[in-house]
Amino acid sequence: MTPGARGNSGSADGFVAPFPTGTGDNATVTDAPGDPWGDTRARVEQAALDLFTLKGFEHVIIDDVAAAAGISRRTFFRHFATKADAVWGDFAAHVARLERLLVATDPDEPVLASVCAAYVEVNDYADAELPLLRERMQLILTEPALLAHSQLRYADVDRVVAEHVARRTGTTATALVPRLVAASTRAAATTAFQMWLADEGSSLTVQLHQTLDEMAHGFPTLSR
Amino acid sequence: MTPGARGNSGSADGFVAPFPTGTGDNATVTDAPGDPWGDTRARVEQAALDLFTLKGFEHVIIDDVAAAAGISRRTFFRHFATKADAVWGDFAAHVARLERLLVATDPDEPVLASVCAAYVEVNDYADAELPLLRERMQLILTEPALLAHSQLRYADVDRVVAEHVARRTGTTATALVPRLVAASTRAAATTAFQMWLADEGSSLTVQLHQTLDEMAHGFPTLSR
DNA sequence: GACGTTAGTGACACCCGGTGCCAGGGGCAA
DNA sequence: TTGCCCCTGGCACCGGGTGTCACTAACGTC
Repeated sequence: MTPGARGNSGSADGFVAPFPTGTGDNATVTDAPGDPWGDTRARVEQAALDLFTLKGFEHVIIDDVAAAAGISRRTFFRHFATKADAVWGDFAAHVARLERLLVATDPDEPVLASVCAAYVEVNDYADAELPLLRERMQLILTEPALLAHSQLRYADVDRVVAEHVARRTGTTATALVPRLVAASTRAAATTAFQMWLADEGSSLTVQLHQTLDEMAHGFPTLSR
Repeated sequence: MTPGARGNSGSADGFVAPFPTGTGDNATVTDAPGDPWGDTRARVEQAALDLFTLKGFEHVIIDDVAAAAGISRRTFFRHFATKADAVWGDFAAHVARLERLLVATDPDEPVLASVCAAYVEVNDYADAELPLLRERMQLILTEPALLAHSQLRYADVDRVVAEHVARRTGTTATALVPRLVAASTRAAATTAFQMWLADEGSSLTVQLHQTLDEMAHGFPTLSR
Protein backbone atom coordinates (compact mmCIF):
# COMPACT_ATOMS: atom_id res chain seq x y z
CA MET A 1 0.00 0.00 0.00
CA THR A 2 2.82 2.32 0.80
CA PRO A 3 6.21 2.98 -0.63
CA GLY A 4 8.99 1.59 1.50
CA ALA A 5 9.88 4.48 3.75
CA ARG A 6 13.06 2.99 5.04
CA GLY A 7 16.08 4.79 3.72
CA ASN A 8 16.88 2.17 1.17
CA SER A 9 19.37 0.58 3.48
CA GLY A 10 19.18 -3.02 2.37
CA SER A 11 19.17 -2.32 -1.33
CA ALA A 12 16.87 -5.25 -2.02
CA ASP A 13 16.74 -4.37 -5.67
CA GLY A 14 19.03 -1.33 -5.80
CA PHE A 15 22.62 -1.33 -6.89
CA VAL A 16 25.49 0.49 -5.25
CA ALA A 17 27.72 2.75 -7.21
CA PRO A 18 31.28 1.53 -6.74
CA PHE A 19 32.96 4.79 -7.66
CA PRO A 20 32.23 8.48 -7.83
CA THR A 21 30.78 10.12 -10.89
CA GLY A 22 32.55 13.31 -10.06
CA THR A 23 30.40 16.42 -10.23
CA GLY A 24 32.97 18.04 -8.02
CA ASP A 25 31.09 18.28 -4.74
CA ASN A 26 32.22 14.94 -3.39
CA ALA A 27 34.66 16.29 -0.82
CA THR A 28 37.34 13.83 0.15
CA VAL A 29 37.30 10.27 -1.01
CA THR A 30 37.37 8.70 2.43
CA ASP A 31 34.30 10.54 3.70
CA ALA A 32 32.22 7.79 5.24
CA PRO A 33 33.65 4.48 6.34
CA GLY A 34 32.60 1.51 4.25
CA ASP A 35 30.56 3.35 1.62
CA PRO A 36 32.74 6.26 0.50
CA TRP A 37 30.67 7.41 -2.46
CA GLY A 38 27.27 6.86 -0.98
CA ASP A 39 24.39 5.05 -2.61
CA THR A 40 23.77 6.49 -6.05
CA ARG A 41 20.23 5.23 -6.13
CA ALA A 42 19.38 6.86 -2.82
CA ARG A 43 20.93 10.11 -3.98
CA VAL A 44 18.83 10.08 -7.16
CA GLU A 45 15.69 9.28 -5.19
CA GLN A 46 16.28 12.19 -2.89
CA ALA A 47 16.91 14.57 -5.77
CA ALA A 48 13.81 13.36 -7.60
CA LEU A 49 11.58 13.65 -4.55
CA ASP A 50 12.80 17.14 -3.79
CA LEU A 51 12.38 18.39 -7.34
CA PHE A 52 8.99 16.75 -7.85
CA THR A 53 7.67 18.24 -4.63
CA LEU A 54 9.13 21.63 -5.39
CA LYS A 55 8.20 22.08 -9.04
CA GLY A 56 5.55 19.45 -9.67
CA PHE A 57 6.09 16.05 -11.25
CA GLU A 58 5.53 16.93 -14.86
CA HIS A 59 7.44 20.18 -14.72
CA VAL A 60 10.61 18.28 -13.92
CA ILE A 61 12.45 16.51 -16.71
CA ILE A 62 14.82 13.61 -16.23
CA ASP A 63 17.80 15.79 -17.09
CA ASP A 64 16.97 17.96 -14.08
CA VAL A 65 16.97 14.99 -11.73
CA ALA A 66 20.08 13.51 -13.29
CA ALA A 67 21.95 16.78 -13.05
CA ALA A 68 20.91 17.27 -9.42
CA ALA A 69 22.14 13.77 -8.61
CA GLY A 70 25.33 14.14 -10.60
CA ILE A 71 24.64 11.39 -13.08
CA SER A 72 23.65 11.21 -16.72
CA ARG A 73 20.15 10.84 -18.08
CA ARG A 74 21.00 7.35 -19.31
CA THR A 75 22.16 6.27 -15.89
CA PHE A 76 18.92 7.44 -14.32
CA PHE A 77 17.09 4.85 -16.39
CA ARG A 78 19.50 2.19 -15.21
CA HIS A 79 18.39 2.77 -11.63
CA PHE A 80 14.68 3.38 -12.32
CA ALA A 81 12.60 1.85 -15.07
CA THR A 82 10.40 4.93 -15.33
CA LYS A 83 10.32 8.48 -14.05
CA ALA A 84 7.51 7.51 -11.68
CA ASP A 85 9.50 4.70 -10.10
CA ALA A 86 11.88 7.18 -8.49
CA VAL A 87 9.15 7.99 -5.97
CA TRP A 88 8.46 4.51 -4.65
CA GLY A 89 11.57 3.52 -2.76
CA ASP A 90 11.84 -0.20 -2.15
CA PHE A 91 8.19 -1.00 -2.68
CA ALA A 92 8.81 -4.64 -3.56
CA ALA A 93 10.17 -5.17 -0.05
CA HIS A 94 7.06 -3.55 1.34
CA VAL A 95 4.82 -5.93 -0.57
CA ALA A 96 6.98 -8.87 0.49
CA ARG A 97 6.60 -7.82 4.11
CA LEU A 98 2.83 -7.65 3.73
CA GLU A 99 2.86 -11.12 2.27
CA ARG A 100 4.88 -12.47 5.21
CA LEU A 101 2.44 -10.88 7.63
CA LEU A 102 -0.50 -12.47 5.85
CA VAL A 103 1.08 -15.89 5.75
CA ALA A 104 1.80 -15.68 9.46
CA THR A 105 -1.76 -14.81 10.49
CA ASP A 106 -3.72 -16.98 12.87
CA PRO A 107 -5.81 -19.42 10.78
CA ASP A 108 -8.65 -19.11 13.30
CA GLU A 109 -8.89 -15.34 12.91
CA PRO A 110 -11.59 -14.15 10.51
CA VAL A 111 -10.04 -13.56 7.08
CA LEU A 112 -11.18 -10.00 6.63
CA ALA A 113 -9.91 -9.03 10.06
CA SER A 114 -6.55 -10.58 9.29
CA VAL A 115 -6.20 -8.56 6.12
CA CYS A 116 -7.11 -5.33 7.89
CA ALA A 117 -4.67 -6.06 10.70
CA ALA A 118 -1.88 -6.80 8.22
CA TYR A 119 -2.59 -3.56 6.38
CA VAL A 120 -2.34 -1.61 9.61
CA GLU A 121 0.81 -3.38 10.73
CA VAL A 122 2.69 -3.11 7.46
CA ASN A 123 2.07 0.62 7.55
CA ASP A 124 3.24 1.07 11.13
CA TYR A 125 6.18 3.38 10.51
CA ALA A 126 8.61 4.89 12.97
CA ASP A 127 8.09 8.60 13.59
CA ALA A 128 11.33 9.43 11.83
CA GLU A 129 10.09 7.83 8.63
CA LEU A 130 6.75 9.63 8.48
CA PRO A 131 7.89 12.88 6.83
CA LEU A 132 9.41 10.96 3.92
CA LEU A 133 6.32 8.78 3.65
CA ARG A 134 4.14 11.88 3.65
CA GLU A 135 6.14 13.42 0.83
CA ARG A 136 5.90 10.25 -1.23
CA MET A 137 2.19 9.68 -0.70
CA GLN A 138 1.42 13.32 -1.28
CA LEU A 139 3.03 13.04 -4.69
CA ILE A 140 1.47 9.69 -5.53
CA LEU A 141 -2.07 10.71 -4.61
CA THR A 142 -1.85 14.23 -6.00
CA GLU A 143 0.07 14.09 -9.25
CA PRO A 144 -2.12 12.58 -11.99
CA ALA A 145 0.69 10.73 -13.71
CA LEU A 146 1.81 9.17 -10.44
CA LEU A 147 -1.75 8.32 -9.42
CA ALA A 148 -2.19 6.48 -12.69
CA HIS A 149 1.13 4.71 -12.32
CA SER A 150 0.24 3.65 -8.76
CA GLN A 151 -2.39 1.32 -10.16
CA LEU A 152 0.37 -0.83 -11.59
CA ARG A 153 2.26 -0.97 -8.31
CA TYR A 154 -0.85 -1.73 -6.28
CA ALA A 155 -1.69 -4.63 -8.56
CA ASP A 156 1.02 -6.56 -6.71
CA VAL A 157 -0.60 -5.75 -3.38
CA ASP A 158 -3.98 -6.89 -4.66
CA ARG A 159 -2.49 -10.14 -5.86
CA VAL A 160 -0.89 -10.87 -2.51
CA VAL A 161 -4.08 -10.14 -0.59
CA ALA A 162 -6.29 -12.08 -2.98
CA GLU A 163 -4.00 -15.11 -2.73
CA HIS A 164 -4.19 -14.94 1.04
CA VAL A 165 -7.98 -14.83 1.04
CA ALA A 166 -8.08 -17.63 -1.50
CA ARG A 167 -5.87 -19.83 0.68
CA ARG A 168 -8.00 -19.16 3.74
CA THR A 169 -11.32 -19.74 2.02
CA GLY A 170 -10.28 -22.63 -0.16
CA THR A 171 -10.84 -20.96 -3.51
CA THR A 172 -8.68 -19.37 -6.18
CA ALA A 173 -7.31 -15.84 -6.24
CA THR A 174 -9.52 -15.01 -9.20
CA ALA A 175 -12.76 -15.90 -7.41
CA LEU A 176 -15.18 -13.18 -6.41
CA VAL A 177 -14.51 -12.89 -2.69
CA PRO A 178 -10.69 -12.85 -2.81
CA ARG A 179 -10.73 -10.24 -5.54
CA LEU A 180 -13.37 -8.18 -3.78
CA VAL A 181 -11.60 -8.23 -0.43
CA ALA A 182 -8.34 -7.19 -2.07
CA ALA A 183 -9.94 -4.36 -4.01
CA SER A 184 -12.07 -3.12 -1.11
CA THR A 185 -9.35 -3.12 1.51
CA ARG A 186 -7.00 -1.33 -0.81
CA ALA A 187 -9.66 1.26 -1.56
CA ALA A 188 -10.17 1.77 2.16
CA ALA A 189 -6.45 2.01 2.82
CA THR A 190 -6.03 4.57 0.05
CA THR A 191 -8.85 6.60 1.57
CA ALA A 192 -7.12 6.41 4.93
CA PHE A 193 -3.97 7.79 3.38
CA GLN A 194 -5.91 10.68 1.85
CA MET A 195 -7.39 11.52 5.23
CA TRP A 196 -3.98 11.27 6.86
CA LEU A 197 -2.46 13.62 4.30
CA ALA A 198 -5.30 16.09 4.71
CA ASP A 199 -4.83 16.24 8.48
CA GLU A 200 -1.25 17.05 9.31
CA GLY A 201 -1.63 16.10 12.94
CA SER A 202 -3.44 12.79 12.60
CA SER A 203 -2.06 9.31 13.12
CA LEU A 204 -1.73 7.08 10.09
CA THR A 205 -2.38 3.97 12.17
CA VAL A 206 -5.58 5.44 13.60
CA GLN A 207 -6.79 6.52 10.17
CA LEU A 208 -6.16 3.09 8.71
CA HIS A 209 -7.89 1.35 11.58
CA GLN A 210 -10.90 3.63 11.46
CA THR A 211 -11.32 3.48 7.68
CA LEU A 212 -10.80 -0.26 7.31
CA ASP A 213 -13.17 -0.98 10.20
CA GLU A 214 -15.85 1.28 8.80
CA MET A 215 -15.71 -0.56 5.49
CA ALA A 216 -15.32 -4.07 6.89
CA HIS A 217 -18.28 -3.63 9.22
CA GLY A 218 -20.63 -2.52 6.46
CA PHE A 219 -20.48 1.25 7.05
CA PRO A 220 -22.15 1.44 10.48
CA THR A 221 -21.86 5.23 10.36
CA LEU A 222 -24.49 5.29 7.63
CA SER A 223 -27.36 4.60 10.02
CA ARG A 224 -27.66 0.89 10.03
CA MET B 1 -17.59 3.02 -14.07
CA THR B 2 -17.94 2.04 -17.67
CA PRO B 3 -17.12 3.57 -20.98
CA GLY B 4 -20.17 4.81 -22.78
CA ALA B 5 -21.16 1.86 -24.90
CA ARG B 6 -23.71 3.75 -26.93
CA GLY B 7 -22.53 4.34 -30.45
CA ASN B 8 -21.45 7.89 -29.84
CA SER B 9 -24.72 9.17 -31.15
CA GLY B 10 -25.07 12.41 -29.25
CA SER B 11 -21.46 13.54 -29.60
CA ALA B 12 -21.51 15.19 -26.19
CA ASP B 13 -17.89 16.17 -26.53
CA GLY B 14 -17.01 14.84 -29.95
CA PHE B 15 -17.00 16.80 -33.15
CA VAL B 16 -18.45 15.71 -36.43
CA ALA B 17 -16.36 15.71 -39.55
CA PRO B 18 -18.12 17.87 -42.13
CA PHE B 19 -16.41 16.37 -45.13
CA PRO B 20 -14.65 13.21 -46.16
CA THR B 21 -10.96 12.67 -45.72
CA GLY B 22 -10.87 10.34 -48.66
CA THR B 23 -8.93 7.14 -48.24
CA GLY B 24 -10.79 5.80 -51.20
CA ASP B 25 -13.02 3.23 -49.54
CA ASN B 26 -15.88 5.62 -48.96
CA ALA B 27 -18.13 4.16 -51.64
CA THR B 28 -20.62 6.66 -52.99
CA VAL B 29 -21.06 10.05 -51.42
CA THR B 30 -24.73 9.67 -50.65
CA ASP B 31 -24.33 6.46 -48.70
CA ALA B 32 -26.31 7.15 -45.56
CA PRO B 33 -28.99 9.80 -45.36
CA GLY B 34 -28.09 12.79 -43.24
CA ASP B 35 -24.53 11.81 -42.42
CA PRO B 36 -22.92 10.88 -45.72
CA TRP B 37 -19.31 10.77 -44.55
CA GLY B 38 -19.90 9.14 -41.22
CA ASP B 39 -18.50 10.27 -37.93
CA THR B 40 -14.72 10.53 -38.13
CA ARG B 41 -14.36 10.12 -34.39
CA ALA B 42 -16.43 6.95 -34.38
CA ARG B 43 -14.39 5.57 -37.29
CA VAL B 44 -11.14 6.24 -35.44
CA GLU B 45 -12.51 4.65 -32.28
CA GLN B 46 -13.46 1.53 -34.15
CA ALA B 47 -10.07 1.28 -35.83
CA ALA B 48 -8.28 1.83 -32.53
CA LEU B 49 -10.37 -0.75 -30.68
CA ASP B 50 -9.85 -3.34 -33.39
CA LEU B 51 -6.12 -2.82 -33.60
CA PHE B 52 -5.61 -2.69 -29.84
CA THR B 53 -7.55 -5.90 -29.37
CA LEU B 54 -5.78 -7.60 -32.24
CA LYS B 55 -2.17 -6.62 -31.63
CA GLY B 56 -2.13 -5.34 -28.06
CA PHE B 57 -2.28 -1.73 -26.96
CA GLU B 58 1.42 -0.96 -26.86
CA HIS B 59 2.24 -2.77 -30.06
CA VAL B 60 0.05 -0.37 -31.99
CA ILE B 61 1.38 3.09 -32.79
CA ILE B 62 -0.75 6.10 -33.53
CA ASP B 63 0.23 6.02 -37.19
CA ASP B 64 -1.34 2.56 -37.46
CA VAL B 65 -4.65 3.78 -36.06
CA ALA B 66 -4.58 6.94 -38.13
CA ALA B 67 -3.83 5.05 -41.31
CA ALA B 68 -6.60 2.53 -40.61
CA ALA B 69 -9.05 5.38 -40.07
CA GLY B 70 -7.84 7.34 -43.07
CA ILE B 71 -6.65 10.39 -41.18
CA SER B 72 -3.30 11.85 -40.24
CA ARG B 73 -1.48 11.31 -37.00
CA ARG B 74 -2.01 14.99 -36.14
CA THR B 75 -5.75 14.71 -36.63
CA PHE B 76 -5.93 11.73 -34.30
CA PHE B 77 -4.79 13.98 -31.49
CA ARG B 78 -7.46 16.49 -32.35
CA HIS B 79 -10.14 13.88 -31.65
CA PHE B 80 -8.45 12.21 -28.66
CA ALA B 81 -6.21 13.84 -26.11
CA THR B 82 -4.22 10.64 -25.61
CA LYS B 83 -3.86 7.24 -27.18
CA ALA B 84 -5.74 5.74 -24.25
CA ASP B 85 -8.74 8.02 -24.70
CA ALA B 86 -9.66 6.30 -27.96
CA VAL B 87 -10.95 3.35 -25.93
CA TRP B 88 -13.41 5.20 -23.70
CA GLY B 89 -16.17 6.35 -26.01
CA ASP B 90 -18.30 9.09 -24.52
CA PHE B 91 -17.38 8.46 -20.91
CA ALA B 92 -18.25 11.98 -19.79
CA ALA B 93 -21.85 11.31 -20.76
CA HIS B 94 -21.75 8.11 -18.74
CA VAL B 95 -20.57 9.97 -15.66
CA ALA B 96 -23.19 12.65 -16.21
CA ARG B 97 -25.87 9.97 -16.36
CA LEU B 98 -24.64 8.47 -13.12
CA GLU B 99 -24.80 11.89 -11.53
CA ARG B 100 -28.39 12.40 -12.68
CA LEU B 101 -29.35 9.01 -11.26
CA LEU B 102 -27.79 9.89 -7.92
CA VAL B 103 -29.47 13.28 -7.73
CA ALA B 104 -32.81 11.67 -8.49
CA THR B 105 -32.59 9.05 -5.74
CA ASP B 106 -35.17 8.84 -3.00
CA PRO B 107 -33.87 10.86 -0.01
CA ASP B 108 -35.36 8.28 2.35
CA GLU B 109 -33.43 5.42 0.82
CA PRO B 110 -30.21 4.48 2.65
CA VAL B 111 -27.29 6.27 1.03
CA LEU B 112 -25.18 3.22 0.38
CA ALA B 113 -28.07 1.38 -1.23
CA SER B 114 -28.77 4.35 -3.47
CA VAL B 115 -25.19 4.38 -4.71
CA CYS B 116 -25.24 0.65 -5.41
CA ALA B 117 -28.55 0.92 -7.23
CA ALA B 118 -27.27 3.79 -9.35
CA TYR B 119 -24.13 1.83 -10.21
CA VAL B 120 -26.25 -1.10 -11.35
CA GLU B 121 -28.65 1.05 -13.31
CA VAL B 122 -26.05 3.14 -15.10
CA ASN B 123 -24.46 -0.09 -16.28
CA ASP B 124 -27.68 -1.62 -17.55
CA TYR B 125 -26.81 -1.95 -21.21
CA ALA B 126 -28.86 -3.28 -24.07
CA ASP B 127 -27.78 -6.68 -25.33
CA ALA B 128 -26.57 -5.19 -28.57
CA GLU B 129 -24.13 -2.95 -26.73
CA LEU B 130 -22.55 -5.65 -24.62
CA PRO B 131 -19.98 -6.96 -27.12
CA LEU B 132 -18.52 -3.48 -27.57
CA LEU B 133 -18.52 -2.92 -23.81
CA ARG B 134 -16.78 -6.23 -23.32
CA GLU B 135 -14.08 -5.32 -25.80
CA ARG B 136 -13.51 -1.96 -24.13
CA MET B 137 -13.43 -3.29 -20.57
CA GLN B 138 -11.24 -6.19 -21.58
CA LEU B 139 -8.67 -3.72 -22.86
CA ILE B 140 -8.99 -1.33 -19.93
CA LEU B 141 -8.63 -4.02 -17.27
CA THR B 142 -5.98 -6.03 -19.10
CA GLU B 143 -3.57 -3.61 -20.73
CA PRO B 144 -1.30 -2.07 -18.09
CA ALA B 145 -1.15 1.35 -19.72
CA LEU B 146 -4.93 1.49 -19.97
CA LEU B 147 -5.42 0.24 -16.44
CA ALA B 148 -3.19 3.02 -15.19
CA HIS B 149 -4.97 5.59 -17.31
CA SER B 150 -8.36 4.40 -16.04
CA GLN B 151 -7.52 5.79 -12.63
CA LEU B 152 -7.73 9.29 -14.08
CA ARG B 153 -11.11 8.64 -15.67
CA TYR B 154 -12.55 7.00 -12.58
CA ALA B 155 -11.55 10.00 -10.49
CA ASP B 156 -14.58 11.74 -12.00
CA VAL B 157 -16.84 8.90 -10.95
CA ASP B 158 -15.46 9.00 -7.43
CA ARG B 159 -16.05 12.72 -7.22
CA VAL B 160 -19.67 12.40 -8.32
CA VAL B 161 -20.38 9.60 -5.84
CA ALA B 162 -18.57 11.35 -2.98
CA GLU B 163 -20.54 14.53 -3.59
CA HIS B 164 -23.79 12.57 -3.51
CA VAL B 165 -22.92 10.92 -0.20
CA ALA B 166 -21.81 14.27 1.18
CA ARG B 167 -25.14 15.86 0.27
CA ARG B 168 -27.09 13.04 1.83
CA THR B 169 -25.08 12.93 5.03
CA GLY B 170 -24.55 16.64 5.48
CA THR B 171 -20.80 16.67 5.18
CA THR B 172 -18.24 17.56 2.52
CA ALA B 173 -17.03 15.38 -0.32
CA THR B 174 -13.58 15.21 1.25
CA ALA B 175 -14.84 13.73 4.53
CA LEU B 176 -14.08 10.14 5.40
CA VAL B 177 -17.40 8.45 4.67
CA PRO B 178 -18.11 10.06 1.27
CA ARG B 179 -14.60 9.27 0.09
CA LEU B 180 -14.73 5.76 1.48
CA VAL B 181 -18.10 4.96 -0.06
CA ALA B 182 -16.93 6.24 -3.43
CA ALA B 183 -13.69 4.28 -3.32
CA SER B 184 -15.28 1.07 -2.03
CA THR B 185 -18.20 0.97 -4.42
CA ARG B 186 -15.91 1.62 -7.34
CA ALA B 187 -13.61 -1.15 -6.19
CA ALA B 188 -16.57 -3.50 -5.98
CA ALA B 189 -17.87 -2.46 -9.39
CA THR B 190 -14.45 -3.01 -10.94
CA THR B 191 -14.35 -6.46 -9.39
CA ALA B 192 -17.77 -7.17 -10.83
CA PHE B 193 -16.50 -6.24 -14.26
CA GLN B 194 -13.54 -8.57 -13.88
CA MET B 195 -15.87 -11.43 -12.96
CA TRP B 196 -18.14 -10.59 -15.86
CA LEU B 197 -15.23 -10.60 -18.29
CA ALA B 198 -13.95 -13.89 -16.93
CA ASP B 199 -17.32 -15.59 -17.41
CA GLU B 200 -18.48 -15.16 -20.98
CA GLY B 201 -22.02 -16.25 -20.19
CA SER B 202 -22.70 -14.23 -17.06
CA SER B 203 -24.90 -11.19 -16.68
CA LEU B 204 -23.21 -7.88 -15.92
CA THR B 205 -26.19 -6.69 -13.91
CA VAL B 206 -26.17 -9.81 -11.77
CA GLN B 207 -22.43 -9.58 -11.19
CA LEU B 208 -22.70 -5.94 -10.15
CA HIS B 209 -25.59 -6.64 -7.82
CA GLN B 210 -23.87 -9.59 -6.22
CA THR B 211 -20.52 -7.90 -5.76
CA LEU B 212 -21.84 -4.58 -4.49
CA ASP B 213 -24.19 -6.32 -2.06
CA GLU B 214 -21.44 -8.55 -0.73
CA MET B 215 -19.31 -5.51 0.01
CA ALA B 216 -22.07 -3.25 1.29
CA HIS B 217 -23.32 -5.89 3.71
CA GLY B 218 -19.92 -6.46 5.27
CA PHE B 219 -18.92 -9.61 3.38
CA PRO B 220 -21.51 -12.04 4.78
CA THR B 221 -19.90 -14.84 2.77
CA LEU B 222 -16.91 -14.71 5.08
CA SER B 223 -18.69 -16.46 7.93
CA ARG B 224 -20.13 -13.66 9.94
C1' DG C 1 52.95 -7.37 -12.77
C1' DA C 2 50.21 -8.41 -17.10
C1' DC C 3 45.78 -10.29 -17.97
C1' DG C 4 40.70 -11.08 -18.65
C1' DT C 5 36.33 -10.43 -16.39
C1' DT C 6 32.69 -7.88 -14.42
C1' DA C 7 29.92 -3.91 -13.66
C1' DG C 8 28.55 0.91 -13.63
C1' DT C 9 28.84 4.69 -16.52
C1' DG C 10 28.25 8.44 -20.44
C1' DA C 11 27.34 9.49 -25.21
C1' DC C 12 24.68 8.83 -29.17
C1' DA C 13 21.00 7.48 -32.14
C1' DC C 14 16.49 6.11 -32.27
C1' DC C 15 11.36 5.19 -31.29
C1' DC C 16 7.05 6.96 -29.95
C1' DG C 17 3.47 9.84 -27.54
C1' DG C 18 2.09 14.45 -27.49
C1' DT C 19 2.06 19.76 -28.78
C1' DG C 20 2.59 24.33 -31.22
C1' DC C 21 2.40 26.44 -35.36
C1' DC C 22 1.34 27.39 -39.98
C1' DA C 23 -0.74 26.79 -44.35
C1' DG C 24 -4.46 24.92 -47.11
C1' DG C 25 -9.37 24.19 -48.35
C1' DG C 26 -14.30 23.21 -47.94
C1' DG C 27 -18.89 25.03 -46.08
C1' DC C 28 -21.60 29.03 -45.28
C1' DA C 29 -23.46 33.59 -44.55
C1' DA C 30 -23.23 38.48 -46.05
C1' DT D 1 -17.27 37.27 -54.67
C1' DT D 2 -15.67 38.00 -50.19
C1' DG D 3 -14.73 36.88 -45.71
C1' DC D 4 -15.10 33.80 -41.80
C1' DC D 5 -15.11 29.42 -39.30
C1' DC D 6 -13.60 24.98 -38.75
C1' DC D 7 -11.30 20.75 -39.86
C1' DT D 8 -7.32 19.14 -41.79
C1' DG D 9 -2.19 17.73 -42.91
C1' DG D 10 2.67 18.69 -42.47
C1' DC D 11 6.48 19.92 -39.88
C1' DA D 12 9.40 20.89 -36.14
C1' DC D 13 9.96 20.19 -31.50
C1' DC D 14 9.81 18.31 -26.60
C1' DG D 15 10.26 14.58 -23.35
C1' DG D 16 10.10 9.66 -21.71
C1' DG D 17 12.29 5.42 -22.64
C1' DT D 18 15.63 1.90 -25.12
C1' DG D 19 19.55 -0.33 -27.69
C1' DT D 20 24.28 -0.07 -28.50
C1' DC D 21 29.05 1.00 -28.01
C1' DA D 22 33.16 2.41 -25.79
C1' DC D 23 35.43 3.72 -21.43
C1' DT D 24 37.19 2.72 -16.88
C1' DA D 25 37.66 1.12 -12.17
C1' DA D 26 37.68 -3.04 -9.18
C1' DC D 27 38.87 -7.81 -8.73
C1' DG D 28 40.61 -12.47 -9.30
C1' DT D 29 44.05 -15.37 -11.74
C1' DC D 30 48.36 -17.03 -13.53
